[in-house]
Amino acid sequence: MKKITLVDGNSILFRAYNATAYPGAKVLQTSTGIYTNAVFAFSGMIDKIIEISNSHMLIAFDTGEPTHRHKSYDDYKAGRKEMPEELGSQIPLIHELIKYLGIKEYSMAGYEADDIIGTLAKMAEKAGYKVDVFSSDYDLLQLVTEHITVHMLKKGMRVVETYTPETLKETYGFSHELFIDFKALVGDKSDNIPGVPGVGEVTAKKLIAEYGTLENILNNAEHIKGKLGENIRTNKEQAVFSKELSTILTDMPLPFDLEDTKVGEVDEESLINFYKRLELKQLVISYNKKNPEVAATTAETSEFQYKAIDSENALKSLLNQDLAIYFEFSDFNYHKAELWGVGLSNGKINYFVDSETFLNSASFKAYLESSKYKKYTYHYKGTKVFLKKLGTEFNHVTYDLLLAAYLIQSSIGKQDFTFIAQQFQITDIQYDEEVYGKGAKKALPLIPSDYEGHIAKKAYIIHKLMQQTLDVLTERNQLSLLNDVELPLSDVLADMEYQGLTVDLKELENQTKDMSLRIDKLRTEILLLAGVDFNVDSPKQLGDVLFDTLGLPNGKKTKTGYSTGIEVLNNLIDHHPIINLIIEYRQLTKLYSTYLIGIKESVFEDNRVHTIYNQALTLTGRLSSLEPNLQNIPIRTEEGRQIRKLFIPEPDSYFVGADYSQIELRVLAAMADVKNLKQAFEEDQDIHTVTAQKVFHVDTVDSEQRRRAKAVNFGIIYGIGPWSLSEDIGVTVKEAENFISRYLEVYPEIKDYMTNIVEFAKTHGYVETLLNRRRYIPELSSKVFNLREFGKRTSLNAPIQGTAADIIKLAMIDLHNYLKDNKKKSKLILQVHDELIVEVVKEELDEMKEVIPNIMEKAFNLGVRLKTSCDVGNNWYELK
DNA sequence: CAGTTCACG
DNA sequence: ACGTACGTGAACTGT
Repeated sequence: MKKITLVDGNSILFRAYNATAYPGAKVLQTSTGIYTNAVFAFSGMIDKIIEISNSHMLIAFDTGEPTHRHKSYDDYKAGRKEMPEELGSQIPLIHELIKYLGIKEYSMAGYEADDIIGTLAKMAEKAGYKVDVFSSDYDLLQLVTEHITVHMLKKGMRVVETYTPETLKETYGFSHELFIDFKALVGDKSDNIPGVPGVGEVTAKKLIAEYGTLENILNNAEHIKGKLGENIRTNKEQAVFSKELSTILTDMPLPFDLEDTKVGEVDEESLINFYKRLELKQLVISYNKKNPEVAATTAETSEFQYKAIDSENALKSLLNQDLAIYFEFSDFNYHKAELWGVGLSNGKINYFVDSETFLNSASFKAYLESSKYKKYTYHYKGTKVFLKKLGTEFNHVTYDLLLAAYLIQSSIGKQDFTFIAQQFQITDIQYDEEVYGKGAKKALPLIPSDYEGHIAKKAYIIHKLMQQTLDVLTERNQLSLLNDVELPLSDVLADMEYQGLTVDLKELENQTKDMSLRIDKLRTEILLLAGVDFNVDSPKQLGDVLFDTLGLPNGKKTKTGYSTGIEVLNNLIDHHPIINLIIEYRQLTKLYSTYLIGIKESVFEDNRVHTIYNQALTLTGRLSSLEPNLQNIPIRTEEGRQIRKLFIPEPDSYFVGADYSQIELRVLAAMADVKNLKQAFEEDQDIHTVTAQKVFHVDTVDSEQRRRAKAVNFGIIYGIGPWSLSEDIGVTVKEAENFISRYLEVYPEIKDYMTNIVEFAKTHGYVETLLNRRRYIPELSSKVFNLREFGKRTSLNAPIQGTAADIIKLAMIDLHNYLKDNKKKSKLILQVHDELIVEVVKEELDEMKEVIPNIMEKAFNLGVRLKTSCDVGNNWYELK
């Protein structure tokens, strides 16, 4: 028997959108801000429909033009909300997707998708087809017959209700022919179809059970008692009209016939490229998995050629040229990873070198260390650290794809190699996840040919993209950022990471024991006060205990329950003695698990932690630090600050720490050319006091005034609003508004700067630092208010935070060069955004106390004096 | 894997 | 009417 599948495109589209864009959900977007959640969900739903469907298929859409229903009823679908922009922007993409899938779609002005489906369904039924309809609009149930089955999508595709005449009768209690009469009685809120007032599903079922069709009900209206009968009698016309409106057309003119709905070929290449363009990685992977023969032709092996090198002689013979080199590691953390293979490419010929051949090759070692040939990499720093551990220096690297791509578009930071290649229109490469698997299952495939080409290809892509990316950087004046900042910084960071930071294991053990005892005691007290046993670490359980069991007045709620964050707890301190214990418990368990246990797990055999600085991640140009994160070691409370005692210098050495004072405000003063601010900095005054003097018109500033001025000084850098400032300094929103406007009168250039930078960002789509580092701000063109406001704040903040980041990077390079050129034993070991920590040997201490601040202050000619403060200590704790 | 909380500049 | 400051990483719970 012939079969046809008819899909209500609009209905499925809305379902796809709403299933993934409910309030509070993070709506799926590409890195540049294109919404893709509906495409993603629609694709998943259509895939499942295709799986269970037939040779013939059609997806019907509404056009948005008025239909015959609008013409006969002005209020048809009145009150329906406008389609959100986040969905509207995805509709062209949906049509594109359908085209690639080879499925026929149709829409016609003046008709709804329902009518198209109704007409085709009847046409097909007459021609002897079995028809499957997919929708989530119950209207379609009127089409159900012996040959027409309607599938209602409830949640995604996981819940589908299938309606045949039998199941319809079971659910509603009447025969399928009467469904339209049922609709006419009940009406439809979403379409603004009135029905009969006072008649809901239950009453309608009863009426139909007794009288059958609507006409029969109306004819017998006199026999129906009470308010119900009265309602029916007075709304006869409305009921008949509702039936007309609800009735799906089954005889609209269609300019094609059933044979035209035959499913065509999938345009596989376009489809995969479409998924890749929209960064829908999971769809690419699952498509390739389902169609391995497609993956083979569109990806990896088609035209790409490489030679596998497995002998020293073969290897040696090609190390007489400039090469792109790619090292594949088993783990993101290259401090503990093993090498899975090396790819090489000169742009014409590509090679794969297995790790054993590489590790035993003296000629490769010599090649990497020599400055005779240029090397091009992806992730230079990680590779350099790995080689350092093998005792091999990595010299004369003149280009790195990761860094170049990061400078071109900082939002690629969180992505992988394949994604970056795609950003530069290279789509014929597999995801690492496809080649190696992911999570616990990640492993080198048993068959070498399954990964050799992948690794060789990465080297090839480095080579291929080099000129293209350099051209972009040159054109944007960013070449120096690559050559004079990021690449040299990789050398500095590699040394810092390799050097590591010694952990005092004895101190760690003592603090751990101590903390563990205190936590146990606290937990016991908390459970005693609560009177019930529960997991204090669980915000959910804690919320239940505080607000239900103990009946405390509940403040904020989150999506999942009560909020138990520190702000909520602070408000409850006077209500119950348990609160203070919980606050202390939270603090101690944080210190215990993140800093004592967490750091212990990151200590290597050399008793040191070797953090990884992510050099290509943040949107602003800052570094980030992980495994362990050494940029968020506690300092704000004395209790937490004790953690810093864990970190100690080598014997006969000290820590020297120097941090920039107010660097972001100085950058703002310089970039916005703020006269009053600049003057205050030139005169080395306390900036918050000066601000308070000017804002409050006083000579003597009290501590509260200084605190408020400080809050505004900080807030202004983030694009503060009056509401959050009022929260922060504990005044009314009105007063906060007042502070801000007075602040901007004192520093009028800041106001201009704020206006201008947002204007610049709107015009150009990005903002930049003084060193031309860019951050693109796609949010500014969003139609969503909150996103646009966020865009304005980041436009303001990114140049400031980013310029400060650029400056300290320059200082690190200068300091590193000074230490190297003068053959000093002291070593730079830590960077914490505006602070550098150096491990200084005794005999260099006096010199370094001078040199380090000096280099930091001279690193960049800002036009506003850069000031540092400097400390010496026997451990990190002592650097105050 | 998402949500919540909390550590830092 | 909306939601309420920028940039990060890690631990834990619970689905």
